[in-house]
Amino acid sequence: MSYNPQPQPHPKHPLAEFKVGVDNVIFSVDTANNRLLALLVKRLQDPFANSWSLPGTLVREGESLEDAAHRILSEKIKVENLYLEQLYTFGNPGRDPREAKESFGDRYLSVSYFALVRFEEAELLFNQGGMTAWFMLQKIPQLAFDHNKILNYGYQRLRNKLEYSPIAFDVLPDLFTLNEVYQLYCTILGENFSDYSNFRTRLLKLGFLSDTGIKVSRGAGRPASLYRFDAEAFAPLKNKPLVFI
Amino acid sequence: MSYNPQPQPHPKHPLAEFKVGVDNVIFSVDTANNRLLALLVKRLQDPFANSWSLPGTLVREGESLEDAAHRILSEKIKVENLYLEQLYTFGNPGRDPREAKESFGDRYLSVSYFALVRFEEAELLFNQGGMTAWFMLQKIPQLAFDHNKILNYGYQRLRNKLEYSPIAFDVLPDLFTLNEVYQLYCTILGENFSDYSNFRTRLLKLGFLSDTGIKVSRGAGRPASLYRFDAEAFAPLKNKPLVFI
DNA sequence: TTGAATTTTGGTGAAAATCACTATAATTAA
DNA sequence: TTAATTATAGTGATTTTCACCAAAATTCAA
Repeated sequence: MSYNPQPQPHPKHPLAEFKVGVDNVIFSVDTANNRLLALLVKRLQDPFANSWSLPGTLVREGESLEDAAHRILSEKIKVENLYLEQLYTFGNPGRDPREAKESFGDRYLSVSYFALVRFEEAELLFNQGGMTAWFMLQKIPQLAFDHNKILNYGYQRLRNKLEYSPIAFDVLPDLFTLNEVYQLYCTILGENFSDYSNFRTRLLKLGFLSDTGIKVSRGAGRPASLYRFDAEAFAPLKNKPLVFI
Repeated sequence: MSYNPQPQPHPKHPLAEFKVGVDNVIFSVDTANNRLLALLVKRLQDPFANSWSLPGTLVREGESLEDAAHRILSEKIKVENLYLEQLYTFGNPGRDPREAKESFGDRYLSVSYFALVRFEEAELLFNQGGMTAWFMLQKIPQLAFDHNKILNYGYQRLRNKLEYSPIAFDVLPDLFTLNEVYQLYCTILGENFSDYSNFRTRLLKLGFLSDTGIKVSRGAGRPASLYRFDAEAFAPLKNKPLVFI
């Protein structure tokens, strides 16, 4: 046990003042076309006017970070089913050109959130000014600020989460076929990540998908069973290490 | 593609102003006594004067978040070998009582970092005022702010990291016996997490530990081989999913 | 209408991994 | 010199993984 100074302002080292923004990395899977998409907005104002960027907002008085993340999401798209979690905080000095320009010299901090939304219901909202669009992950342009870095970080998180947690079932419909789950995994993780037959058996052995017995025909071939995610059966597995693929 | 508003101040919803702090969850393993420890400091000033808390600091002008984390670490202890990564950002309104008291109404945001340091070399530094001490994880007192929550979050991350990444070798000496690795894992993950013999074979099969051939006697019993972590052999495995236990 | 194509479902079996347990070697302790 | 201790190297039953196969139930197309 030793005596230490309490953190406090040092005359030679003034504290930084911050504006805090929330930037969302919003993913969605267009299952019809097997495309993994990210939502981007076109900036109207400087800095980086006319550049595409992650949808973001500055945090308001009395607003929690997660509320701000939800707000920016609901301003851009209409969604009911989604997964959202905090991603990472980027706060290096100089990451926002406004820091140099503005007289008061505030730093701009970005707390990023990562979201996965159900594509079929994610209707892009029309608003005054600015554009919102889905971009294929292979065709992301140069983005404003350090947003390419943030997006890549989010993509990594997406793949990890998909392999170790049941986020897929947050954006699948209530009733789904096993092939729909498989297509979702393929689209996000890349084509040849696993054999379909083995994927099925591994997934079913986890024990939280229940067969409704209802059969549906999706085009040609034998009709598939509709399954549902059984939250009760999953609950006891929540804190155990699970591999979903 | 639709038209959306750019994020900007709304007259009815003024932006929050922030002070940004960095709080460190610093773990260490006292291998001699098989104890998992967390570093805490005693606060001198309000709020929460005389409460124990995570070592933290407010971010200075021109200082990156990670630099601030390193600074607070090096003010409390003298370490050369450590693992450090960002943990989570806590920014709910009302998490710091100063928000209510101070006239300018700044929010207090905490970007937390998680560190694991080598216990043998982690000398507690003596400074003017304030106390620094290692606490066993089972004996953490009520902490200032939301620091108990942050610490628990850090403990979870510690166990996950230990199982999926080689952070153990960041805090082990350059040369170590397999038993020393095993004791480290036992202390952090709990006694009966695995059989020693099977732990050895699994760990060696990963292929990044090289036997130096040097034998050492640690008390009674047959002398053990000293191993070293082979960074080159590990490099190609860096981005692959690995299980270390 | 009828066979081909397609898709689901439920396998099989070889290879690999897991895991409780055993045996032997090399040292210290007494 | 013997016992205790620890490191190391297995062994073998069980489970998991994984490439592959086959039947069932449908659509598609001639």
